[in-house]
Amino acid sequence: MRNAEPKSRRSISSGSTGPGRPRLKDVAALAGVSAGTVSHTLNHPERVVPETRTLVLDAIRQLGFVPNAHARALKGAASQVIGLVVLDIGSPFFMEAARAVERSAREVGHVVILSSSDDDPVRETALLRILAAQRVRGCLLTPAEAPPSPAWFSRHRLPVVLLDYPGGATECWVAVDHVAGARLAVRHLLELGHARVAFVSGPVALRQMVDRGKGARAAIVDAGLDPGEVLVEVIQEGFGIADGIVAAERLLATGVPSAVFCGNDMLAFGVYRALRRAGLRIPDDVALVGYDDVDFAADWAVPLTSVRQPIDQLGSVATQLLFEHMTGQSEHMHRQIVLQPELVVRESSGRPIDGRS
Amino acid sequence: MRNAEPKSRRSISSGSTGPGRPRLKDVAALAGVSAGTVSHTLNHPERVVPETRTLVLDAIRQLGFVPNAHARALKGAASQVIGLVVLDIGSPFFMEAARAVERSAREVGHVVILSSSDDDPVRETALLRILAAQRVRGCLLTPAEAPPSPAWFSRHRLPVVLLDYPGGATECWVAVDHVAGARLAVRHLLELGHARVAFVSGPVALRQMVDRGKGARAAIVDAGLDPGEVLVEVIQEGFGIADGIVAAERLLATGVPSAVFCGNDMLAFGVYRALRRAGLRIPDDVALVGYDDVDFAADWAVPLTSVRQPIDQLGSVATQLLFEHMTGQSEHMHRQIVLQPELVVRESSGRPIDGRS
DNA sequence: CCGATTGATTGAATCGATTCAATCAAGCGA
DNA sequence: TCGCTTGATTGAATCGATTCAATCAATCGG
Repeated sequence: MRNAEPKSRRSISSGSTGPGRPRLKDVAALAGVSAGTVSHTLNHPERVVPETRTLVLDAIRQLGFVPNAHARALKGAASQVIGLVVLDIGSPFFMEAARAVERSAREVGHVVILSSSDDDPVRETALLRILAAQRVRGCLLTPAEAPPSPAWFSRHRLPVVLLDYPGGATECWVAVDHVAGARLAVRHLLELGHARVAFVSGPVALRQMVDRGKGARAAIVDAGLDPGEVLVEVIQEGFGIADGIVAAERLLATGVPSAVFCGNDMLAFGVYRALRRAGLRIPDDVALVGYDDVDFAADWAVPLTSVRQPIDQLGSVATQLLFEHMTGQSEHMHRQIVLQPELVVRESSGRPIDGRS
Repeated sequence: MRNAEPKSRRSISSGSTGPGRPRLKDVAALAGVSAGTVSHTLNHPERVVPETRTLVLDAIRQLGFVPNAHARALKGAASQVIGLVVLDIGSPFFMEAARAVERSAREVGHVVILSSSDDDPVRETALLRILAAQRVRGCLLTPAEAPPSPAWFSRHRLPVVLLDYPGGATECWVAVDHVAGARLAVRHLLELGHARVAFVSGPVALRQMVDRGKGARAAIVDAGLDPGEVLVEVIQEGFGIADGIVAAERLLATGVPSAVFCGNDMLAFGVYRALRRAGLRIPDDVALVGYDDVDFAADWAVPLTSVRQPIDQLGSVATQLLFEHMTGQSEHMHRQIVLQPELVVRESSGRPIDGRS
C-alpha cells in the first residue's frame, strides 16, 4: 500500500481535480526536458539552445508557472526582499521615508516588508526575528530605544542600516542633523534682529526634539548671546495642531517674544492659529518658523518658513548603503552618514526688524 | 576526494572560522537529541517531555537559532506574510489604509509586504508575480486598471481581496461608495438652500472622481431639480492645492455659485485660498465642502465640512476578509463589501441661506 | 574514418525543517 | 518475569529548485 503510490499524492490531485500549482517538474514534463534544463533556461539562458529555450518558455507560460522563491532561497539564492522597521507608519515622516526606500529597492529589483514597531522595543525585537526567519537580504531599522547590538545582526547574518538614528562606529547608519537644522532656524531669526525667541518643543522623550532644543541654544551661543536670556522654552506633551494652540496660549499669558520657533510644522500651525485669534499678525507682529517642511507649509495661509529634512535622501541613501552592505563581502566598512537639513525661508519669518533689543 | 568530505562544507566553516548561521541540526547536536525532537519542541511542545524541552530551548537560546522560514514554507507551512499592492504609497489615503492593514495583519501574527504599482498595470503584474513567487499567504490589491482575472489568482493559489475597487461577484472586494459620499455632500448644500452648486473635479481618469460627479448629480435629481441648471462642473488635471486655486479662478471669471463642492480636500483648500484673495468670505459668501476629511480639514482656518471615508475600516475589513479567504477551505464564498462614507459638517458649509432661488 | 573537443542536456545531491512511521524504553497487569 | 500498552524519540522521506559532475551528441582536424 505505502509503496503503491509513494510520491504522486500531489500529481494525482493535479491530474484529476484541479490544475494544482505547477512545479518546475511539471514544466519539464510538458516541455519534454529535464528539470535541470528548465532551471537553466530560467537562470542561465545562454547555456540552453534557443529551440529548447522556447520550448520551455512556452511550457512555463502554458502552465502559468511561477518558481517557488522558498525553494530557491533554500538553495542559497539571495532573497529579493528587504525589511523596513519604522516607529510609526502613520507619521508623514516615515511615510515619505518608506516611499523613498520602496523606490530605491525597486530600482534594484527588490521588494520591501514594511512594519511598525510602534515605539515598542519588544515588538521591535519580534519583528527583527521574523525578518531574520524570512532570511531577508537586509533590513533598515529606526530603533525604538537602543538597537540590538551589531553582534546580534552579524550572528543572524542580517545586514542592517539604522535609519534616522545616530549609532556607533561599528554599524551603518544614516541620520539627519537636527541640531544643525534648529541652529539654522534660530540663526535666521537672530539675524533678522529678534532679541527673544520662543522654542515650542514637542515631547522631550523624542531625541529629535531634544536635539532641536540644543540647536536653538547653540545658535544663540554662536551669536555670542546668552541662551538663558534669549530663549523661552515651552514644552508640550504632543506635537499636533492642538498642542501648538495650547503652547501659544501659554506664551500669550506670559508675553509673546517677537519670534517663535516650533519643533515641527503642526505645532507652528497651531501657534499661528492661536496668535491670529489673539489679534497678532504673522509675520508683522510675530515671526514664525516650523520644522519638517510638510507639504502644507508652502500653502499655509502665510507660507511657513521651515526646516526641510532630506527625507527622500534619507531613505534612498540608507537603502543604497544597505545594498552596499548586503552585496559587499566581509570587507565591508561600516559607514555613518549625517545628512544636513535645509532652511526654507518663506513669508512667515518676515523681514528684518528694527533693532530694539 | 569527492567523498572525503561530501557534506560538511558548511559544518567545517562553522566549526572553524566563525559561528555560521545555526541550523536545526546544530541545535539538535548541542542538545544531544535528534532533529525531529527539536522540530517537535518548536511545533508540538506537548509531544516532548519537559526536560528534553528545556534542553532544546537552552540550546536554541545559546546558539541564537532562528528557524529558516523558507525551509518551513517549502514543507507546506503557511507563510506569515501577506502582500499589499497600492497605487501610490505617497498618498495619505493609501498610507492610512496601509497602516490599518499592517495593524490588522499584526494582530493575527502576520507581516506585510508593501509595494506600489505607481498606477502602472505592467508593474502591478510584476509585483503580483513576485508575491506569488514568495508564496505569500494572500494579498490585498488596489488595481491600476482592471485586475487580473479571478482565475489568475486561483491558479496561483493567491487569495486576493481588492481594496477600494468594486469588482465582480466572483471575487472579494471592499470599496467605499463615492457616489453616496458626494450625494451626502450635495444634499447637505441643497438643504441649506443653495440653488446653484459648483463641483470642482480632479482628473476624470480616476473612477473616484467620476463617481463623485455622479453622486453630485444624483443628489440634485433626488431633490427634484435639474442637474443641468443646478450644477457647474470644473474639471482640473490635478488634485493639489494649486489646482484648486486655478479652479476657483475659472469660477471667478464666470461667476461663483453660492456653494462649491470639491472632489477632495486639497482642491477645497486651494479654492478657499483663491476665494479669500478675491475678497469672498467662507462660509458667508460661499459655502465650501471637501472630500476625504484629511487631518487638516478640521484645523483649517475655517474648519472644512468634508466627506470622511472610513479608510481605517477599509483596511481592517479588507484584511479580515482576506484572512477569512485564506483560512477558509474551498467552501469560501466570495464577499463584496461596500462601506459608506460620512459627512462631517463643520463651519465652511455655513448655515441655511435665505431662499433666493 | 576515428579520436578529441565543444557544448547541450541530464541526474543526483543538496539546502533546512517537517512529519510519519518505526523504534525504543518504561510501566503495568497477570 | 513476560508480554503489552503507552508515550517519547529517532530516521528517513519530503517539499521545489539549483548546480555540478557526468553523459551524450555533434563537429572538427588529422
